[in-house]
Parts: sequence; C-alpha cells; structure tokens
Amino acid sequence: MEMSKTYSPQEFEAKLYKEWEQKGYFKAKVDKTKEPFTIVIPPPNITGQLHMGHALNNSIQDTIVRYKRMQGFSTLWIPGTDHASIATEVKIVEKMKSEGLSKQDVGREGFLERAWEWKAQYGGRIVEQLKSLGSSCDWSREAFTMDDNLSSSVKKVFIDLFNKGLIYKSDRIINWCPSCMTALSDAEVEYEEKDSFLWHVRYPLADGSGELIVATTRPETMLGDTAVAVNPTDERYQHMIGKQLILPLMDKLIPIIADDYVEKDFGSGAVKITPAHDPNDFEVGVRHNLEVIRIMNDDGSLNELAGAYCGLDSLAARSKVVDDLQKGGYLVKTEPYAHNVGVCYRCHSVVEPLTSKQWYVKMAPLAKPAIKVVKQKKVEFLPARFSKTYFSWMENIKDWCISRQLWWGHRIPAYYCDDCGEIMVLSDAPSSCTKCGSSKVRQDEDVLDTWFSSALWPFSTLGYPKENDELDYFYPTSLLVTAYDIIFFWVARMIFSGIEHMGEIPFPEVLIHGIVRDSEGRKMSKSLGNGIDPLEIISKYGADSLRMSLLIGIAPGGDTRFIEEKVVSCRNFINKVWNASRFVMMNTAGVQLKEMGSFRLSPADKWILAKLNNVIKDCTNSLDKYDLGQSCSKVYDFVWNDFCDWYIELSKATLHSDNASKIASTVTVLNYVLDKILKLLHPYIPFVTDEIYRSTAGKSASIMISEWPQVVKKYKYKKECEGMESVMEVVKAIRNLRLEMDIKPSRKIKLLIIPNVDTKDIDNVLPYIIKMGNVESIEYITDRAEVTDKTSGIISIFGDILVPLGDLVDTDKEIARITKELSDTDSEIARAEKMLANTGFVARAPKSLIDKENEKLASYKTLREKLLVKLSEVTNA
RNA sequence: GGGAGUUUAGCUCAGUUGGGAGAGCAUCUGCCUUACAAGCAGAGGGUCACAGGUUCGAGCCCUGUAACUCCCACCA
Repeated sequence: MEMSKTYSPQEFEAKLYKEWEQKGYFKAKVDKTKEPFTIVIPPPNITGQLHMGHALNNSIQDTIVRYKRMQGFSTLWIPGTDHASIATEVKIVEKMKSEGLSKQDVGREGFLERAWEWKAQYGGRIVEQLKSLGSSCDWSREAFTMDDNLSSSVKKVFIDLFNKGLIYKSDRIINWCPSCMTALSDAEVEYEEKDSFLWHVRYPLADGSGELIVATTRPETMLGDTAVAVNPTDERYQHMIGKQLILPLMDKLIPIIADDYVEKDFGSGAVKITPAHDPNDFEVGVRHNLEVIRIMNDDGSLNELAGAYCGLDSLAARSKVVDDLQKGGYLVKTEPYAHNVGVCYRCHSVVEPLTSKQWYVKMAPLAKPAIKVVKQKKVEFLPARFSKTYFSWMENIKDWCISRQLWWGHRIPAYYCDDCGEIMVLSDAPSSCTKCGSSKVRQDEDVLDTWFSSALWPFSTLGYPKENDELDYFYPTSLLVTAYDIIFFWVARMIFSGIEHMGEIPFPEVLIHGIVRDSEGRKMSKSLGNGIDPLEIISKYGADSLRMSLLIGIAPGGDTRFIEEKVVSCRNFINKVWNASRFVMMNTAGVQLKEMGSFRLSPADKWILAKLNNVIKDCTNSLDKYDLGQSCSKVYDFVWNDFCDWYIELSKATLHSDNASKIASTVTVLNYVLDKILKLLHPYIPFVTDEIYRSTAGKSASIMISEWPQVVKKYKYKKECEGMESVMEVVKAIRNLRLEMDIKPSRKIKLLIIPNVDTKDIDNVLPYIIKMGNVESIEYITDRAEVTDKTSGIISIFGDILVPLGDLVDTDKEIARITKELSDTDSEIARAEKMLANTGFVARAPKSLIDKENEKLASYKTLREKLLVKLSEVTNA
C-alpha cells in the first residue's frame, strides 16, 4: 500500500476502530488455558463529557490492556457508565426548570420517565467519546449502574447488610444540601474558605448576676440554642455551671453546662449549643440530654420554631438576627473572620448540618478487614504512598449515610407498615404487612447514595449475585486504575464491599495517577473556563498523539500539565515513525526477504539487534511495573535516536550499493526491527501502529492480536557494538570538524588513516564512515611525513585520521581546537587520578568500577600524548 | 492542627538499587543530504531550593530550614 508523505491520523483512526470492534478483538472469553487479566473502567457519569482526566485515565488503562492482550492474557476491560444520582438529577431538574416545570409538577413516575429519556439521549455520548480515544473495552459487556442485573446486586447487598445488622436507620445530625434537598455523606461535603464574621453575643444570666459572652459564625442558629457550654475546669465560669441564661430574641431559659469539648482559650471560652444544627453540638446534646430544636426546613428556610424569623432563608435570618441583637444591646462586637464552610460537592451550595432520619451503613466491622488487606499487601497501592491516604480515612471512618432524598437512583428496598410501624426490608414489595397483615404498606421514598452501587462495580458487572463462570474466572480483577481524588469515594468502598460480599478482595493492585492541569498548573474547571477538550485535540492531532503526550515521561501518581506543544512533539514523533516505515517499505519493494538467521549480519545489523534487545527488556520491565512514562520514553529514544538517526542512515551504505544479496539482508533486518518497534509502540499509539503494520510486508492481520516482542538471547554482540560506537564517534568528529572548518556538508572529503589496529577491522566499517561522513576516498598511510598537504585531524581508536584540506585549514583554529581537546582531556585525567588516589575509594569501591577508572585513565593518557604530538606538528607546520 | 507531595537547563518535566547530570520545547550555527523541514547535523545553557549529616563517593539516604501545591480534620 502506498503511504502518503506525512502522517494524517484523520484518514484511518475511525476506520480502524470500527474494524477492531467488528472483528471482536475487544471481546474476552473465559479460557481456562489462559490467565485472565481484568480491569473494570471507572464508570464515567452519564452526565459527563470526555475531559482530560478521562483521557489520561483511559489512555493508561488501554495501554496496559493492549500490552496484556499481546502477551496472551485473556484480557477483559469492562466498560460502563454510572447513573450519578445527584449530578443527573440536578441536570434534569434544570432542564425541566427551563420548561417551567418542577419535580412536583411531573411526579415521581413522570420524573423517572424523563430521566431515562435523558439517559437514552446523553448517556451514550461519553461512550462514543471513549471510543475515539481508542479504548479497547469489551463493549458487549457495557454496564450501567441501573441495569436490571446491577440493580439486583444493589438490592441483594442492601438486604444482606440489613440482615447482618450492618445497615440501620437513625435520627441524627447529617449534612443537608438545601439546594439539592437531600442528605449527603461526609465524603460529599467539600470545604471552602470564606470571609465572614465572628459575632460576639451577650447572654444574660437569668438571676441578673451577670452574663456570658459567646462567639458564633452562624448567629441565626441561636434561635435553636438549648444550652451554653463551658469547660469544666475553667475557673472563670465554674460558679455559673448549672445556672440559667436568657436566650436573647427568643426569651427563653437555657442552662449553662460543662463539657470537655469547649476550648478554654478560644474566644470567650463559652460556646452556644445548637444540637439540631451543628455536629459537635449534637454530640454535646446527646451527652447532656438536651432538647433538639430544629429551626430549619428542608429548603433552608426557617420554620415556625424560629419564631419571628419563620419563613426567612438562612442568610436573611442571619442579618435580621444580627440587627435585632444590635438593637437589643446584645451584640458585643463583630470581627472579620475567615473560616471553612462546607459546601455540596455537586452544586456548591452551603451545606446545612441538621437532624434528620436517614439510613446508615455501620462502618467499623467493614473497615477492619479492609484495613487489614492493605496492611498485608493483599491490595497494594501504586505508588505505595497512597495507602497512607487510604489508612487515614479508613481508620477514622464514621458510619456512612446512604439515603438520599432524590428520585433518580436505586430506591431503598424498605417497606413501612402504616398501621403497626413494622419496617420490612425485602427484594419485592409485600402486598401486606408481614407482621400485622395490614395492607397499608408503602416503600421508602428515598434512593441510595450513587456510590453505594459504584462500590459493587467489580462484581456487579460480572453478574453477581448469580454464580457464573465469568465471575468465577474474571474476579478478582487484576488492576484498578484511577485518579487519587476518588480513593475515598470509590476505591475504599470497593475494597470493603468485595471482601464483605465476595469474600475476596476486588483487585490486588490499585494504580493511582494524578490529575491533568492546565499549562499554568491550575485544575481544569468549568468555572475557570480553562478546560481543554480532548476531542478537539484528537481532531487536530489524532488520538495517538494525545494519548502519547499524556503518557510519555509522566511519573507514577504525579499530576501533569497539559501543554499543546507536547502533543505536537508526539505528533512529530509519530510522523517520524510513519516516514521511517515508508523508507523501509520503499526499500522492501521488489526485494525477496530472507529468513532471519539465514545470512551473515553486518556490524550495523548486530548493533541494532543488540540495542533492540535492550529496549524490549527495559520496556517490558517498566510496563510490568505499570510505569508507562518510563517505558514509553525508552521506546521513543530507541526509535528516533538509534533506529532512525543511525541504523537507517547506516543501512543506506548497503542499500545504495549493487550487492543484491546484502541489500536483501539489510532490508530483512529493517523489516524485522520495524516490526518489533510497531509492536512495542502499539499499546501507546494503537491506531498508527496498526495502520502501518498492515502495510508492511506479509502482514494482513491486526497488530492488536500479534505477539509482544521478546528478547532474543543470541543478539548480544558486545564487541560489534563497541566497534559501532567507535564508528559513531569518528563520524561525529568528522561532522564537528566540518562545521568548525567551514566545510560545506555537500563537499566530499578525503581521509588519510595512520592505522592503529589491523586494517581488516577498519575495512569492515569503512563504508559506514564513508557514507555518514560524506567521504570521497580513504587511504592508509604509515607516516604523517608522507602528507605534504595541510591537514586537520582526528584521533580515534582506529588510528590517526587526517583530513587534507590545503588552504582551507586555518592553523589558528586548528591549534585552538586541539588545545581545547587537550584541556578537556587533562581535566578528565585529573578527575580519574584524583579518584584513584583516594585510598578509601580503592579500598571500598567495587572492583569493576576501579578497573573501569583505570582503563579510562590509561586511554586518556594515550590520547593526551597523541594530542601533544599533533599540536607540535600543527604549530611547526 | 495532622498528613502527603513538589523544588533539577529559559519553559514543561524524567532521573529505577547511591558510582562521571538527561529529554522535549525554546535559543544559536550550518544544511531543501532521493523516509521525514512535523526534518538533518552541530552548539550553548544546571551551586540538582538552602544548611548540616552518613559515605571512599549524594540529585538520590538521614536531620533541619524555606517556598509552593494538595488531601484530611473543622476552635464555636
């Protein structure tokens, strides 16, 4: 097939993906003769659009999956999406709002209908976008967290946990988002520092004997105060403990209590206690059996218990309260104060702590074994430091609030009898109360936290709770790849869920990567408007360039900045591969390829094959450690520096000759090495490597299903490699000399060599020097005196190489050149001598290192002598 | 308050177990050399944040300091 001169990914990426999918290359089968390799995708939200974070996450997964597939594992990458309860519901509510409708208008059924419609319309969008990246997921198993079978996993798990006493219902303080109108778990609250005030308020003692000053950041909550607390050891207030205070504005009496929770040194040392609206106060309230007065409605407005403030939202109530305190002479002072405010992780509204009856998962019994498996390294985080993050969360975990006052999600399988109050947790709705037989039975209105179903993902996607071959074969999965920001939300919960419900960890390794930032290091976000759309990058440069730019040179677990120039440089690399392939194919045309091993390899052949072995080894080792940044860089270097810049150029010495047999041998090696290169690169840049692969000689099947390259033991050739390295040094010296002496690259030069070694050894590599140095002719001479022309010279291990240049030789320049080399050599000698004179070094360093230094010292000394001779020749000429 | 990370060339970043500081981009010089100007050949550029320590030897290990970043906790 004819290849165009430049690489243009737009011409083949979509076509190839379709073909891969059609031919079923992504599909995994239960095959007991093979080892399974399984990854579950972190399911993107159906509300999501592909962003750079997805691009990175999926590039990593796809690279690993393709590598494992080529290595012969029965490789399964399960894709799917998450219903994203809150996020989706917020979007649908917004959309309805634009139509002038509310949730109440359409009702639960109507709302869910709309939600499913929405899912049908937008849920597939991100899936298509993942495909454009090249993700080789088994789409025949695409899962959705609200599919029937996944929903039955959720139900089963809920019921099991309930029956084990690990799920319970309780009335206590929770995080409430007044905008989403639902409870949130602790993990779903983010904290933002906001500038506000600290108001100091005077609470008079009921007996008129004095007052207490309390400080608060939320004065409106005082309407629900049921005590003021002081530290029991605080001498200032000890005599007041037990007395009554008058709660300003509300005109009621509240007690002064003593509790250790109060810090003596902060503020006045007295704290107003509002059990219904502060988590710490709630605890105090429990300890002291205080009344809990909830003054807020679900929408954030104050209720009738707030007296005159009823109906106001919390901010309006705050300013009126402050106003009234001021008027009543209760406000002592107002000072500016910056403090952290909890906000909803979805809508960023200020979260109101309030008391409410919710469902919880009891965490202590689940956390214990989950901590143990990581401690025992049955589950390992890569890099290991992320296990600390995990431990600190797991070890301080509180019970998990799992009920949400939403409609989009898994409805809680709990049923209540309105007559006897019985709570029934069942997989199917009972027609009557199981206890009293009443027909007044209704289902709990709430749905489950969206992360409750995500936690089951590694086994719910494989058919749990039904026992089946697939679950048996592919579970536990092999690896989880995710960013560090969802270790709590997701990773931790999958670990304890796997242990609890499957009796087995969900995966032995968790590869954590960083997040993609913008070019200035800021987090990409909608509000900043600094996000870069991966799809635009793909359409401009191709998916391969994007993938490679995200992977090359990254350190495990580290954040990375997205810089378009990096994509360009990867695109340029791919173009290089493209053109190197074109070169190989052009030269292959009409040539009968030989069998490797059936002909004598040239020194250059041996050198590149030995180098290839190294890169196969390094790249495989790094990939086995999932260090994609390292392995990708290794191949990049090999391809560009060794293969393109040297081997291809060296091969031209043969290809331009008229020795048909040698040409065929060289072309064979070129094809052989290219084949391995394409395979080594395929996991990173799947499209272009397959496109080229199909064009190369004798390859019709996809590279996707080819075998990963292996080291070939016999390709060692240490001696030949050293020889080639020397050739390269000579060539570099000639190139340098040309520039320094102002010799046009197009002008051919003559070389005179006073050999240092057997001329047969030089003859072997002469064609390379001639080709690479643009040399016209070479002549062996025995003595410098034979040359009458003015020369410039190079000292090499082959011998002195003289370049007769006549008047082109600038004696001053030549002297300067030699003098510089001499001084470089002197400093090398000094360095080596100093090292070897160090008795500690000689006594303790490994012998091989000492030998190496001795060798270097000797060769530098020889070089120095030769340079001195040369210098005197030039000076005297 | 607790924890983690970062600090290496002008910029963005690699640097595997301690053994002569690397890449890409940018800059400068010279090249349209029949695979590639998305290229080729060269060059310049670094007190590896700072201060100590361990070691024959430290970018790498230990201690401390500084700056920046992130996570957790949430003293009202």
